[in-house]
This record gives sequence, structure tokens and C-alpha cells, in this order.
Amino acid sequence: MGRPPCCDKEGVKKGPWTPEEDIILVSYIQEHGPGLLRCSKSCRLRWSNYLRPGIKRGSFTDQEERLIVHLQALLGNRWAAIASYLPARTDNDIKNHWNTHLKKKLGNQAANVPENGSRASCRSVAKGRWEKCLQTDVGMAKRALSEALAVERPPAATSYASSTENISRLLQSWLNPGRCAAAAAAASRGSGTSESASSQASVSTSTVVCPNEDSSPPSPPLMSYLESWLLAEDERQDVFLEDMAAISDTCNFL
DNA sequence: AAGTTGCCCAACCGCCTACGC
DNA sequence: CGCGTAGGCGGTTGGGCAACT
Repeated sequence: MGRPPCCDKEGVKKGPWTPEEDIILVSYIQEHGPGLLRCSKSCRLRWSNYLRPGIKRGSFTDQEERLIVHLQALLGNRWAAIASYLPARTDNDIKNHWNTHLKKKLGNQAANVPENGSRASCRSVAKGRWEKCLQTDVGMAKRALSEALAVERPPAATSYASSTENISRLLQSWLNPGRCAAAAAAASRGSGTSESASSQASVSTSTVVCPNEDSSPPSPPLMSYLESWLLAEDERQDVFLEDMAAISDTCNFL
């Protein structure tokens, strides 16, 4: 949480402003005007939820939904954390989709199928085992997440450079005649995450992602691992529960 | 065709926390 | 070290739209 080190990005200058920089800023304002009458917060939101290149719009795929359901079960309503595993989706989008669709869907499923797969399996084990099962499951998730964030984290400079490239491309296109089409094309080219591309997998491997690299998704290999881990619910749970039962028995024996 | 209801989703709000002075 | 500022986040709202009566 909290403010990210926005000036820690490579290539971003810190410290006091020089007279030259002041002149550049003033001339830019004189040329383009003071800008929007919007607060930084609103601008940021608009960018990250709507304008950011690579955002996938439209309905969620089954795979995405399952991923969200799993992650929500493991992480709770930490939408930003969940969104980091679906780079093409915004936290707001995921939150809205959860509140409007998935919550109801899960409610119906729970009502219609009270004893589904893993839960039924878990319920069949003793109470203590179920608690252990739950704890270890969260532990596995935490471990996977920390690995994702610590080991597989891509260099910040790369994603930021890519991002600024796209922004400048968009701005240049915007300033040129026929700007809308060009800007859209530039965004599309730059992002490499068209509908078809992003539909191949829930993980974008494009060079263009969020300007806020703090929420950069893990790199694809780990993502694939995480996805397969998360999505292989039934098999994993069964094997896992067997293991847990064995461990529990051993503990009881000792 | 007009009115009502329900849903969706972009945007706002308030809290928490890190940063800078 | 304390305080003000600003960004990030989750919860909530309300406008727009489609379906229904």
C-alpha cells in the first residue's frame, strides 16, 4: 500500500528543478494550456481503468472467472492483488464483475450443489484436517505469490520504458492530424494485446503494461505455473487432501 | 408508446499509509 | 519526529441502458 516510489524509476530525474526544465515546462503549458481541470486522482483512475493500453474489455472468459474465484477465495477482496494476475483486466473491472456476476453465480452454485468436489472432500476429513488443509492452502498461495513478486519480478526499467514509449507514441499521434485513428492504431500496435491476443491466455506477455510497475504481473513462466496450479483445483485438492491425511496420521502417531 | 424495474460499470468517496519537508 | 500531502485501494453510488409490463 501507499505511495509507490514514483521517482525511483530508471530514467526519471529526482531533485530540484533546473531553470532549463522550468522553461520547458512553461513553454509546454503555453503551447498546450494548463491541461484538464481534473485532480491527479481522477486522471490516474481514468488512465488505469480505461485508457491504459492493453486493457481487455468485454465479457470475462471461463478461465478468467475461475481464476478470479480462486484468487478471491485465497486473497479475499484484494482486487488490486487479484488484478495483478489478470494484467488485461483492471481491479475495478474485476471488482465489478465479482459483485455483479460471480457472487450471484457462486451463491446459486452453493444453493444448488451444496457438496461439490473439493469442499465435499474436505468435509469428509476430520475438522482438524480441514483447518490444516485451509491453512496450508493459503500458505501455498502466499508462497507462490511471494515467489512471483520476489524472484520473477521483471526489471522495473523495462516495463516503464515500454510504457513511456507508448504514451509518447499516443501523444505524438494525438498531436498529428487524423489523430484518433492513428492514436488507436499506435495503442494497438504498442500494446500487442488485442482482443485476440489477450484471449489466448489470461496473461499478457506484451511489452506494454501498466505504467505502475509495482503492479506488474509476474513473468509468463511463473504465471503459467500459478494458473495451472490454481486451475487444477480438483486434482490438486484430492492429492493434497490425501497428503494432508497422511501427514495428519503421522502427526497423530507421533 | 410510455412508464417501471433491474442491471452494468465508470467514477467517486473515504480510509490508510508512505513520502517529503 | 510530527505534520501535511498525495497515491493506492476497497467500498459505494448513480447515470445510462435494456428488458419488461
